[in-house]
Amino acid sequence: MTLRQLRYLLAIVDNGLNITAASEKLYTSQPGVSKQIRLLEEELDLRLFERKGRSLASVTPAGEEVVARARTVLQEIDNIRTLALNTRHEADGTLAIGTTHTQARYVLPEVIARFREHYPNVALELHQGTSEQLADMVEAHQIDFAIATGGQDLFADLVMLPCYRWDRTILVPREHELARLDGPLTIDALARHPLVTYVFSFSGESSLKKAFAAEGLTPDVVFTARDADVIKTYVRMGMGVGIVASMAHDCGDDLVAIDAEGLFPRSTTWIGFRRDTVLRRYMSHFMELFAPHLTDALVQRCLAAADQSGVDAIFRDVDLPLRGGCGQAPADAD
Amino acid sequence: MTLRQLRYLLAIVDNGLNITAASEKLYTSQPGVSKQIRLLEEELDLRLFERKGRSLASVTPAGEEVVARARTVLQEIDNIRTLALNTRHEADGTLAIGTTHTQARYVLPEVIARFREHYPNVALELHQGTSEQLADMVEAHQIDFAIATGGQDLFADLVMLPCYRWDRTILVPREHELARLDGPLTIDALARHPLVTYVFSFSGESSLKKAFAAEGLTPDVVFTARDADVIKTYVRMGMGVGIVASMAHDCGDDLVAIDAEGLFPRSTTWIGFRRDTVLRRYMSHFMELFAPHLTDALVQRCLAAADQSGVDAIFRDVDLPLRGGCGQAPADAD
DNA sequence: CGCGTTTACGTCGTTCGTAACGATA
DNA sequence: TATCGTTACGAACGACGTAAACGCG
Repeated sequence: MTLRQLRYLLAIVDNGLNITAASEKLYTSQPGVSKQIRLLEEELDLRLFERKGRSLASVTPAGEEVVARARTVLQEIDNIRTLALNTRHEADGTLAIGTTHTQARYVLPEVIARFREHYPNVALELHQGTSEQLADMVEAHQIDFAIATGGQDLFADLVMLPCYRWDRTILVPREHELARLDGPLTIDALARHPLVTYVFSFSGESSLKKAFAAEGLTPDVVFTARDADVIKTYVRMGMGVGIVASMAHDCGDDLVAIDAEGLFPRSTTWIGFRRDTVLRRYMSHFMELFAPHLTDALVQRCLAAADQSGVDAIFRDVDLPLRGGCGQAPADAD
Repeated sequence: MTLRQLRYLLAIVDNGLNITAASEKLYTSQPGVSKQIRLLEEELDLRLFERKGRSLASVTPAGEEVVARARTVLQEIDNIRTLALNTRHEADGTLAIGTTHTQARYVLPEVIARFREHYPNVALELHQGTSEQLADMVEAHQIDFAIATGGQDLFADLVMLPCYRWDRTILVPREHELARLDGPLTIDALARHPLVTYVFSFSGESSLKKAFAAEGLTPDVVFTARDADVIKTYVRMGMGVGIVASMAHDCGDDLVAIDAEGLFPRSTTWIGFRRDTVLRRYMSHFMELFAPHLTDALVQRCLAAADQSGVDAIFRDVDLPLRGGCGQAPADAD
């Protein structure tokens, strides 16, 4: 049994049981791949694939188990390589971050600018997607980090570290009646206007609806979008009152922002990564730049935890920063 | 990086950093081992060993991390091999059991006899030792199972499955005054006699002493041994009253047995094995022969648990059998 | 001078890529 | 006939073992 054989095995499985496609991804010849698989099957004396004629039809049940073990083997081999790079303080590589629009547009720019000062030779990839897509991307090793809000249940196999909390902000055009409001904004007042807000891909939306329902109200959501910039555009058009994450409020906006703190439950943004992965040094550092309380030592403690409940326990008495709009740096919540 | 390199690395570490010794264990030449290590260090661009002149002085901190990862890699490779053997229903191999004298002498013979009927081609190795020694032996892969009572804390990295519970039995010579006892035996009565019992290597002894202390008594232990047969010999000599595990009472004995149920806290015997190991089919079967409630499905559930607390939860509502003496099969506790 | 490691070198097995062949849709 | 996998074969590479040199106690 060789690492090469296991690598070939996974490549075949990950390329739809097509040996030719696998061999191309592996930058090697197709007969070589075939032969190594045959050798592996002979050594184990075990059929890994069901064959239909000459081509591979499916992975046998036993094969699935071998595949699973092979994945952890190759992951550990990768980890050894990463360990070596870390101790050498190697400062180049790639950082692939997957996140949502709000983070990418309003929160990350400043973090990434500081990151680049430290690591000019690390190539950055920014991927966007919904929580579900991010979960898949981490699983498929396409991204190193997922940064998202809510939907912790989607990321069952990841370490999820809370980064900061945030409230929602109400956006209205300057001439809107809510812009001239004297007292604090109430949820009843909001319910009397058409609303423009996010299509939440997870439990977020219902938490907003729940806040209305708790008062016996039904919000009049006339328009939803995934993207705060799109929402703002429609608010400017007078289509309704915008409800966006506070981070998405830019002081340069021509819209009037009304703090909605207290009206809706506070949200928490998480950063997540595969538990079984050794992080490159610059990855840990990125996390600390993004959320200063995530020191290297703390991250190590979280990785040592057996599962997410252990991680949650560590953060039980950590005060998370609260993040507002206008490019404001995180401030203390209390 | 090759599996061979990792295997050589571990062999060197496990042979006191002596490359020559390692190469002999590996049935290969010493220069070959040296070269592979050098290649590994070059590929990772990382010093794995501190050198003192030509020979290896110690493992570098980074090297320790690599060693740890390499161990899990080779463990998984082994697991793949085991998986293959299991699906082929291969019925030969080795079963190495580590246990204490009482199990080996009074409980296991019958289990092993039945096991041999099923698996005549599995070589059996029976190792004996204290709980501490057994823990080390499992860790060093010298035994597959440890069967022991108490001392769960010693086996931190193992899956520990409870097998049965047992009480203690009091043994006295036929002519002893306690042999003519009418009513139930009390702890006061015991305290009035010199006692002969086990040297418990773990918390067991104190639990016995505690039972006396709870009544404000101090037991007069005149002789201790690790071995029920030795204890019986000294009881026959009239040296004192014997307190042994119920399993150790043989109906053929010329001693009178008095049930001590209720006098002392009940003990539980466990079977433990490394969590990260795939069990050969005959190993699971052995467990079921030893403790019939440990079905394959249950063992699988326990392996899926993240840690021992998860395993304990599974057994919270499992009724363990109670085991008495005279080669008696386990009977229900209630 | 013995012990253990490294260097040097010839042999052998393995992997690789190319090319030809076979089966399937 | 196009696609995909297997078989065949020569070239290159890499691991192994032996032998000899080197350092250290």
